[in-house]
Amino acid sequence: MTGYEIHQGIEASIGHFWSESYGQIYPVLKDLEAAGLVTADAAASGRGRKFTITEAGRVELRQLLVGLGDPPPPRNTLLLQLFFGRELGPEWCRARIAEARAQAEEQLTHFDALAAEVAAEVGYEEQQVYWSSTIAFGRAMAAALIAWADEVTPTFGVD
Amino acid sequence: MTGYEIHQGIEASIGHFWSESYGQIYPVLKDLEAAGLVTADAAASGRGRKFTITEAGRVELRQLLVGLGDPPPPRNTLLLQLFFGRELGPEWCRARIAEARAQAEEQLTHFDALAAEVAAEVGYEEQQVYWSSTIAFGRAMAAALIAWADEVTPTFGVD
DNA sequence: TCCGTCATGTAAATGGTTACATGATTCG
DNA sequence: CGAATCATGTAACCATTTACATGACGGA
Repeated sequence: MTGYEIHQGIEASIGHFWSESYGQIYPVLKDLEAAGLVTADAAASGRGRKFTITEAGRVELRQLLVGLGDPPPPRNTLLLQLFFGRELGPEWCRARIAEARAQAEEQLTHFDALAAEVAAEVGYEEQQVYWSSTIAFGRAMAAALIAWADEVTPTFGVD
Repeated sequence: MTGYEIHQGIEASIGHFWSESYGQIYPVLKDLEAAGLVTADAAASGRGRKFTITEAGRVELRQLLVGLGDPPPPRNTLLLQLFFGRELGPEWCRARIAEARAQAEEQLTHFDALAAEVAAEVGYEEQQVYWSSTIAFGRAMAAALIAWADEVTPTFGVD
């Protein structure tokens, strides 16, 4: 894939759980090439350079994945707002929760569409279990948010 | 509160959804004081400086909370590992999911304890709705993760 | 021809953590 | 007395985003 395609690919697949910017992708691609972890060929279509992971790269990838440390410290803006909800009032909080709920609803349909796509794909049978469970995770979290919203919304009295 | 107490307080309350390091807290406390958004008094107990938010600070806080933009791009290590699960094998993935599940189980009991604490607290009735729903969110997410883990674990065949 | 997409990159700023240094106080 | 905790701060480092600059190619 080209650097561009990598970016597009991330957005389209695990975009909900991970992200990388071009400012990140291109420099590391250069480093990876220098380290022999990927090789680059001029794309058949002429423009761009297609990168392919090498065996050494695959080994490195495995190590990297296994050794992945703790995720970065949490930064949940919705929860921070809710925690200081008294400053903002119940009305505002209810609206904010409704907004988050609507977003989760959208995600839910998006994940369902993704799941159908993955299930229909041929030639990637070995991957399906992994991708499906990734998508199922997103689905589960979105559904849980919706349920939570419905549960707590009534507890906010009127102003 | 002193800077130290602020840090401890964050850890103990919304620690699961937000975090700040000392390297962040002390410098901004200084800036806030200079801007008149907090005032500082020598603590009664002698050591440390207790900070109190001013009215101007409260106004600023409200604006800040309302204007909070999108959360930082996602970085879910578990999901990244799962996405590349084929590289790591079903055995490894199942173990990783079990680990996450166990952690969620711990969180669940932790949140329950927190909820009981909050409910028992007197003098903060106005806050309870907000804190309770914050805790309920954590509970809901942890529970959803457990349910998800139980759902997907059997789909991973043996090596 | 011109617009949108494909494609590559860089520079600066940012936001934040980590590690370290320092010392007072309390409690066993 | 010594250890743990309370308490404050700084410097270095870091990963990352943002904004920008550039240009080729395909199709309307």
